[in-house]
Amino acid sequence: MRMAWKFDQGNPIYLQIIQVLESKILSGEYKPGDKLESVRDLASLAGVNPNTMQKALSEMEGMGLIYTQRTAGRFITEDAATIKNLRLATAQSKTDEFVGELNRLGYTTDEIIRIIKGEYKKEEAARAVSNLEDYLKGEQHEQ
Amino acid sequence: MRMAWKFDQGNPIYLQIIQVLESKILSGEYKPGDKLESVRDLASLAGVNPNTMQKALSEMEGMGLIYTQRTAGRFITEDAATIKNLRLATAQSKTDEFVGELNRLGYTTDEIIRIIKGEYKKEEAARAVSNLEDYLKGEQHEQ
Amino acid sequence: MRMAWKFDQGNPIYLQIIQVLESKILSGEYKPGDKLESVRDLASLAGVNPNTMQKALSEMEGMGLIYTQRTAGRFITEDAATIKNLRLATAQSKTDEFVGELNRLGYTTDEIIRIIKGEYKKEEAARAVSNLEDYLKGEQHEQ
Amino acid sequence: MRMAWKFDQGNPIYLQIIQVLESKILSGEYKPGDKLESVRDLASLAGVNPNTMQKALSEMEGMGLIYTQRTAGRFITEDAATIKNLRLATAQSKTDEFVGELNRLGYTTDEIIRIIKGEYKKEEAARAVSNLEDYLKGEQHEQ
DNA sequence: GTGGTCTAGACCACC
DNA sequence: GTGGTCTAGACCACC
Repeated sequence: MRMAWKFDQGNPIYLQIIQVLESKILSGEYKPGDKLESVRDLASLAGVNPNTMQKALSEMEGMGLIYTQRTAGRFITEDAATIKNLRLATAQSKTDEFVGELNRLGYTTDEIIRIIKGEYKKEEAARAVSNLEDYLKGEQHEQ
Repeated sequence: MRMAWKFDQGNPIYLQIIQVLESKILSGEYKPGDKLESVRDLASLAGVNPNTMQKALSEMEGMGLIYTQRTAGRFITEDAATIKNLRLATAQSKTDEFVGELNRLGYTTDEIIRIIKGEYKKEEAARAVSNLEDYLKGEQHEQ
Repeated sequence: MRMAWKFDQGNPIYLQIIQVLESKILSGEYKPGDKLESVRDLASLAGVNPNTMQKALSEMEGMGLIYTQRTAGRFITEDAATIKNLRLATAQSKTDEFVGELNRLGYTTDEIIRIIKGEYKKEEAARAVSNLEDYLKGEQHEQ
Repeated sequence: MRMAWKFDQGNPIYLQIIQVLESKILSGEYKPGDKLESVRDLASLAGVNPNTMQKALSEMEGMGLIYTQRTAGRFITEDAATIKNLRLATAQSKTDEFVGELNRLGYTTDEIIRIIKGEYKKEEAARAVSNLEDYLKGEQHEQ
């Protein structure tokens, strides 16, 4: 028996399942036309109630990412364009949201890119210095 | 009578209120020590029940972003370091999450940056000017 | 139908609820991992509105004493160390406050101890036995 | 100008004022018959609104601890028995409450006395050891 | 006017 | 059935 998938508490599990499966489809880990494991098997792998897995798959079917064939089971859509378009649209909307949030915090686009590029290295150093300064100021205050 | 704030359905309103107010604090629109509007006024502005606003503000008090002075009202924390550190921590964790998600979709860091650049080129200039102005105002206040 | 819990007027009910439940956790009446009654059941037992009970439980969740499992209910934290440490910290801070107050009234430590001894002599034996039983039960659980 | 008295936020200020003045009377710092400073002076000393000081003094007058003489001002009661009795009653009720709370946490009277006597010295050592053990256990768990 | 508490009652997602 | 959110509306202490 494998480890169950990891879910954060706080968000609905079926949404987290969708995110996992959607990523596998959009990234190409699941190819168009691939057969999905059965609901039972997927539920067992994920360590969730079959009803929960069922709900996630139904939603994904509504999105056009998977389809059901009578008795044979569920398959990844064979429409590669749908997958490609959704991948791009997802990237765009996540980027919009992310950039919007950081703009609201007062970061410019240049600063955002710098954070992504530097993997925070430079920011970290500056922050350490700044924290030290704050700490020293605080000391004076408290004494 | 102004327009009520816009909330998307699906996320709890009090969480969306927190995001709005938190952004205003982290971005410097609210300065340390500023007095907040009263619960009733904020609730009226946002178009929500006073209890809902109360809940949002209580949570923010738990986060250390605001404090209450009995009968006088609520104020933005005067601890500028807390605000500064939270702004950086928020930017970093949002960036981590965003980059992680797009990586999972198969995008490289370079591709992510190209998406961000392409999307936001035009608005950049205007925002840079506006941020500079805010920054200069903030500096005068803090020194 | 049982008697509703007794609350003194003057202190908020939700704070008194927290004190009751906290005592049950710290004293070991509720063991780590135990399932709590549902919000509605607890509210009914205590004779308060479900929202009031909800508020008390949310605060206790913030303190790390209980946690919520979506749709399954609420449980006592399984982190026995947190409970143990809080029990000791609570005892110490209450003692500090108590001794400080009586010192301010002019009582020496010896006089304070004499008051405690004189007041509680008779009940001591019964409580010792009962505490011993609880302690033994708790030991078996924890090991 | 002296430092204003220190009040914790969270409890009504007038109640905290009563506690301060009451302690001074019960402990004998103020003697029976002593003249109190004027409301204005006391309010200024405490750094509070005169209305707040007025409310505190009115309540204490209701308790029989001070009395007002027409134009001369306020005085500490000359009834030494009242003071003595209240001092004892206060000590008793505070002790009852304190011992009750610690009993509810599972402490025996002997343990309570040991905590008061030892000023926690022995407890501290034991706790340090226990925390170390918990820490080591936690390490194993996390790896 | 300020924050804070409490109730009654409705409605929701999740499992 | 479980927790959680939200509203309407009343009431309170403090200043």
